[in-house]
Amino acid sequence: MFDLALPATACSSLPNGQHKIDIKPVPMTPHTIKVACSECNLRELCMPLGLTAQELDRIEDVVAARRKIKRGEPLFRNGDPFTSLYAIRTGFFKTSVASEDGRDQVTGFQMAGEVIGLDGIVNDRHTCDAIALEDAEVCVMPFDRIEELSREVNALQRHVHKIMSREIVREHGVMLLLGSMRAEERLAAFLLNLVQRLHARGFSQSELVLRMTREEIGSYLGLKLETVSRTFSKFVEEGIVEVRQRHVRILRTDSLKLIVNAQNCR
Amino acid sequence: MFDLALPATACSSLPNGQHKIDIKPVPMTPHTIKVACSECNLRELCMPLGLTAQELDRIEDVVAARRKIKRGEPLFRNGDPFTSLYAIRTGFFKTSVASEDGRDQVTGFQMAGEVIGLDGIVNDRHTCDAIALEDAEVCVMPFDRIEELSREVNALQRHVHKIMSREIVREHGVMLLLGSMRAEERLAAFLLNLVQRLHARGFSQSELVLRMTREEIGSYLGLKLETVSRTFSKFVEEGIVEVRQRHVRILRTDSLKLIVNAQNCR
DNA sequence: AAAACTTCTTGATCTGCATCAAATTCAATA
DNA sequence: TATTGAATTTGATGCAGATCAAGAAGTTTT
Repeated sequence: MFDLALPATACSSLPNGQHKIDIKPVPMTPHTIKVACSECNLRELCMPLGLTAQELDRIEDVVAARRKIKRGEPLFRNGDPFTSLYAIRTGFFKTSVASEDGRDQVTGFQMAGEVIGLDGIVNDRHTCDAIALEDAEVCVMPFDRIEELSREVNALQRHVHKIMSREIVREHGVMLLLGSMRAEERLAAFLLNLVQRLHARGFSQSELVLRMTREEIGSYLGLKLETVSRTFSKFVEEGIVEVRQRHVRILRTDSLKLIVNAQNCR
Repeated sequence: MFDLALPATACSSLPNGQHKIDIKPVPMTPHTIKVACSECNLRELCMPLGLTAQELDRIEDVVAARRKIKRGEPLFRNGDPFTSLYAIRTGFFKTSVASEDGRDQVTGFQMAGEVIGLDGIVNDRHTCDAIALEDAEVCVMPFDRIEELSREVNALQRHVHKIMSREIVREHGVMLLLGSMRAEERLAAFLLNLVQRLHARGFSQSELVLRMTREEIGSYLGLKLETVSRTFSKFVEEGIVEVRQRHVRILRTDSLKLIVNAQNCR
């Protein structure tokens, strides 16, 4: 359902195991580097496939700069003027929206190869916060330039449309989760979705490190942090997963899938 | 939050009051009619503003045909091949997604001037059902043609991007609602959103006719139909609304707004 | 107009998750 | 390494909304 439809070969150069974080705070002057998407191992994730060499060459122009964001820092905030989309190179983000009365809701977790910032297009301002959950680096892609180029390179135009549509479909899935699933089902679906996406990036199918707190998971899943914790504990008791803090090892993927598709009550 | 940012003058030719339904089942051969967006009173809703006459002329080509859908019938279904986006001319739709185990979740209600079908772009298949809640008519806009034209008419390109981004932002709002609001807040937000959109189309600010059942409202809001009914009754007791079946008159808009922004507990 | 069906309302009861609270573990910083 | 604060776990209790049930009102069909 959340499928990225990514060839298994992509990013095979990434380590199969733990996330490797590039912590070096190398200062970097924007606009000085010439990026090379063609040499980026995330190419298959954030660029259209099947481009001619010259198309790829042109498309590299959409990346104006790279930017590093420290853990806890925002990539952008609600109200910020919208200028660019961002392709995540390394690191992990959460996005969240807030209501007038201070409540907030995590709307997603984004990882390498995913594009962030689409919310800003409608009103030329961002309507959510994007916060780095670990030190991160993004490719800054000014939207003007994306629009300009996608008028000329059909594959890019199509790609942009698909990315936006994919986000809409993803959110449909979240609505289904929030609207009709029980706590166990939500957490099971969450874990399955995370490992599936990590696996597509060359990581383990069964092991993962959560980059977010129980509270952030809870916000995303419409649950309180205590419920998230209790549900984890329950999965552990049942031998479905091993949990040591943020390290999770999935022992029985099939059980998780069963939990999601069981329509337990409701 | 759900603002359409629509000039109040739009659709001023529409009756200020009840929905008028065009029930005439006039059979119509696609491809034979030449549509005239320039004469459509929904133009400000589904077309970009500030076009030159010739641009408008070109853009009319995106509408290949019109299609009528009877109440209860699908415009498209999960799994259907994706070919087109649809601009609603008249009538009212719901969209819903289903999980493998038969649960389903209403993801939105769409009315005249809104565009439907964006979910299909990613996988060239629709991933949700769009069902007419009353007899309806849509403009069929083949997506190939949209892409082609939006390469040439910048305003159209921008418009398409905004429509998709708006849908993403709307869904963020629904996630906030589903993830963090209590039943009363959800229903209040729902009613406010509906009248606001209807008002933008020239209808009353305080009166509306619900085109969907309590069950459909409940599905959308993540509640059971009984809870929806009870919450309506509570609003009636408190003098906030009058309800006669599907006819709703809002007596105290401010109270509804207060309910939404009160962060009652949680 | 009656029959059959759908939708809606209301009551009684149950339960899953929230809330409140306290202890424990982990991570950051001095 | 010690200290401080944040994150997590676990227990006890309460409540919002689900579930079950039955009747009323509305709509469609015959």
